[in-house]
Amino acid sequence: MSKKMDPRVVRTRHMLRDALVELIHERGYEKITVQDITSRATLNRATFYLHYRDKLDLLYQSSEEILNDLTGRINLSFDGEFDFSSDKPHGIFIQLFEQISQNSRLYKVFLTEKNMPHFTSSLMDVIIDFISKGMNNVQPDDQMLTVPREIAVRYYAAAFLGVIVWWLEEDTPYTPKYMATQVMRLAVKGPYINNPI
Amino acid sequence: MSKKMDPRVVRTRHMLRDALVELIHERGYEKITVQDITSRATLNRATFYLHYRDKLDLLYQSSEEILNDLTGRINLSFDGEFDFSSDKPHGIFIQLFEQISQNSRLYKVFLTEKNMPHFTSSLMDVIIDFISKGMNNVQPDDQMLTVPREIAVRYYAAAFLGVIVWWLEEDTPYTPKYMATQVMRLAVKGPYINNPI
DNA sequence: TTGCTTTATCAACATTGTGTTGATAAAATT
DNA sequence: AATTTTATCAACACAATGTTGATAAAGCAA
Repeated sequence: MSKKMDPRVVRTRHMLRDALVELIHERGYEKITVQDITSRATLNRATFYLHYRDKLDLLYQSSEEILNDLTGRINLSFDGEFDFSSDKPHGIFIQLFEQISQNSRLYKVFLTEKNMPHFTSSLMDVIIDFISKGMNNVQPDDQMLTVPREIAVRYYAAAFLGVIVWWLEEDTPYTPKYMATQVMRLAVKGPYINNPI
Repeated sequence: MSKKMDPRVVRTRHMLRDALVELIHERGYEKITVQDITSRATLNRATFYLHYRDKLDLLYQSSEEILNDLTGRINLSFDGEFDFSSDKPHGIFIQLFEQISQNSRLYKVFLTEKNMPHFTSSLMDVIIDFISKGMNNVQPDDQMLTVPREIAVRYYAAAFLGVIVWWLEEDTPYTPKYMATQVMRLAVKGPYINNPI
């Protein structure tokens, strides 16, 4: 897919994406113009319009690329098994934190800068998807759930995403494996030792 | 505070805020201009600049007003007690869903429309605050937590917010009290009946 | 009510950014 | 080496911005 692309196109889009990320970090998405992006990328403004309709289009396409990459890698490390009985986090959880860690600059900007909502909800969709698969795997019977399935899925997906955002805001102070273990523990055991449930 | 305001000012700001909410719903925040907002509000464009610096300023001030209102009401219904041993949701949880339900149009637009990130993170701060207080109340000893406190706080705050967003996206299919019960149950008991923890 | 103050309206203006075009140069592909 | 594709550049009409000064209308205080 990306192999049959003209190298100039690849280069140009990379430069535009990088410029976008930098500028959002510096000024916030609202305060950036197409002019700013192209001059930061040392490209002509007309070149921008050869690739993207407008600023929002660049943002969306960049989000899509990075998230397609993530889902691809998550699916690779999903062996169809979910084991929630131990403290050991599932490979998917580790993979999730691992991938984000490796692109932390982009993820941090897209997830934590003010007025960057689209990316957050797209990543949420990715997480909802694998949480949903995981729950179906562990307990396919709706009768055995304490709350409606869709609410539980949202609950855990949002919890995970929230921890990811915190982790990025703090500039990834813990390893991906450690983080995966923490969210696993909260989901399985809750926050308190000797939980009186 | 709002009592000593000129009624024309109150009226104008209300109209601008309402127009903003409507237009975001129709076209998305990105696609709106100050022109659009004032003509929808049947006001002169110059009047807009009498009150707000730009589109973003209107958004931020509107967010702040609605969230100040929310925190005020939450604090009123906080009696200093937290009881997580039963299924009965705490008054704060109910109050949270109740308030959002009563302003569901604005909350839905501000929380679920693409590219509306600021409001989401502000509401997150509100929720983080009371979750944090609640956890300190139940278990002030860090040694008795399964994970670092700040991670747990983020985890539960994000989980709650995620459920709220889902609930708004689905046009509030359940009552506030029902919703408060569900998130309470997930936090305390987890998703599965006969949880083998 | 009257007089004073504040707010909203309106038209006009310079400025900035947008999105497009047609011609030219440079790079990649075959 | 010939052909196709991409990037550059200058120029364009258009739309939106943010500000101004004058006028009218609404609110307030006595």
